[in-house]
Amino acid sequence: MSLHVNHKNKSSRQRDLILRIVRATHSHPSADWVFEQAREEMPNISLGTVYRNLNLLRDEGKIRELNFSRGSNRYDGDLRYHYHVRCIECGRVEDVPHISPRASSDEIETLTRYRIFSVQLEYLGICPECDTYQAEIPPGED
Amino acid sequence: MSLHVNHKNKSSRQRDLILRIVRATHSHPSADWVFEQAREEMPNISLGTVYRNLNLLRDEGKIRELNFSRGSNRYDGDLRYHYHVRCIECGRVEDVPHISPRASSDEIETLTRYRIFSVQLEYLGICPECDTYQAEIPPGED
DNA sequence: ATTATACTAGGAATAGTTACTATTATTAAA
DNA sequence: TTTAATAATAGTAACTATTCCTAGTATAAT
Repeated sequence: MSLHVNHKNKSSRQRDLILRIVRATHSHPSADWVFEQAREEMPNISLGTVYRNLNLLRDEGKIRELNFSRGSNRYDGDLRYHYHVRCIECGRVEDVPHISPRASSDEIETLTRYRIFSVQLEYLGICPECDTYQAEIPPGED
Repeated sequence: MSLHVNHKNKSSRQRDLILRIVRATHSHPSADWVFEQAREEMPNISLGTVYRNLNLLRDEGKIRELNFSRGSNRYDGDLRYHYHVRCIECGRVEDVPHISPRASSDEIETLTRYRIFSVQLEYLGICPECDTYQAEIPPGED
């Protein structure tokens, strides 16, 4: 394999740190929180670097991005499929202890101690029009 | 009932128009799209008014706000509980035809014709700490 | 050391949304 | 139908989260 086939490095000091931070917490942190944590260990790290690497890690499937209304995106280092509760007042996000997919609102309220107002279920994918997937063309070796 | 008990009006020409627009489409529009539609009928309406009223209508429970990552919030005039698919390429949001809560990814892919990558399920509520609910104190009548 | 590439810090730019202010509309009662 | 109180508006400025840009730095293979 020649050198210029490598398009992405696997790691950098900054990226490793960021992944470590996201994995070490259960608080579903925002980019900004990760930034604050990171600069304690690496005072010169920049916010842009944090954003870029969070996106990278998300694209690599190493972390999960959670999207909510107000405020910022949140990140989750726990890749196992699970549900979240979000407080519409303070924005806190927590994991829902394991439940049946048909659990009632009452059950959720008991488990989480939140007063639940609504549920949102969303599938993420690529629509037929955007789906230009085709067998990958192997890089020319001529 | 005295005059100054009324804190909010039920309607305004602008608010009615905005609700009408959101209800009339299945495209899960953004605030900006609603704004463009609205100004065709009411050329002087301002973007701020659209945002304020969308928030109001959401608080009144007359429309539903959908929160996604990139780009803007979306609004849905269909209050019946249903799922959405979102294209991570173009941002399009569509309803998922009625499915069992335990439908497999394959079933979803067949139904929606999207290539599905992930699912997010989120409950919205108020956490114990923020929950200051108590029997409403009736306004003093002394 | 040389070269090629990826990555970085720092700051500027952008997009979506909210906040502010002076003005206008609406309401209920006089 | 004026008046007085309140609520809503247009227009714009401000704010926040995120991305983009650039010159410089680190890294890895030779």
